[in-house]
Amino acid sequence: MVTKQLLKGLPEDADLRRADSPAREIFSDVANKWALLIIEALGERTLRFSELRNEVEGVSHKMLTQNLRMLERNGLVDRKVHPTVPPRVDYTLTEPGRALRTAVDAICGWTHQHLGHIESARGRFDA
Amino acid sequence: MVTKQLLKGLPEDADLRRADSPAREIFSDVANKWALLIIEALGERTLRFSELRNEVEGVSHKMLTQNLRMLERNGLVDRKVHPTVPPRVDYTLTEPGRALRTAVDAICGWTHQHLGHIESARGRFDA
DNA sequence: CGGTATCCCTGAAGATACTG
DNA sequence: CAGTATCTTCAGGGATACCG
Repeated sequence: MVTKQLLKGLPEDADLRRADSPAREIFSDVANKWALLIIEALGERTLRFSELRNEVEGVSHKMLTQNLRMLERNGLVDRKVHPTVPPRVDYTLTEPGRALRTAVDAICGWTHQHLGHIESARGRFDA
Repeated sequence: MVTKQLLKGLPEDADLRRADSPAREIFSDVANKWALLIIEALGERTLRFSELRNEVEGVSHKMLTQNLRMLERNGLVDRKVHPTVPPRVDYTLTEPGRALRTAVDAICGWTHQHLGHIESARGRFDA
């Protein structure tokens, strides 16, 4: 019954512009600094909470848990609790998560490629 | 002199994890909801301020100007002021802006492809 | 019409402390 | 170690008004 969406992928992003659409809601969740950095940091690896904390420099304990919960809720990361003591919790990207990661990779690559250009643009603008 | 980066693209995103790196600074600018929605809305077109306001539903006057300034400063959008009355201002993606847009497109496409999966994941999580 | 400035307030986000 | 809860702060962001 959702076969309508299987036709093609270009014009349907129109509803991303609708403030109340489900797509916009998901986009708003995902399109934020910490979420994207976490996804990028995870990559193909499985990392513990404390490892993620080190990988994503600057993220607070609170922001990390908060974003991990959100990503888990949306099915982008898998959360595996080991009933050991002390506790150990492993995070891994799910299939949708890895799919999104390729897009995040593109943004990261873009950032590095245009670093010089952007910094000089800033210099010009600030003058 | 920057040929080092031409080798391969994977390990260099390491400095995105450094909180004070230039790459992280750019990423923090760009990786936010409104900036990405504006870039996506512009696409290949040239739009006026008021048109953008309509395209990106839910964006306030303030957020729109604020993000457009930021994008202009980073050299991602070109701002063309027509000295008419009433004034008219056109916004267009620059080459770096269009390059980033392809990555944003990927995220938008991903959002739609995984919409169903995500919503059911949420249902499960919230239970 | 587009931009800036001001006011104001909600909520994002840090710090801290406690539990399993 | 990982997570939750509480408190507090400060700035993100809305609403409004005014300028060019």
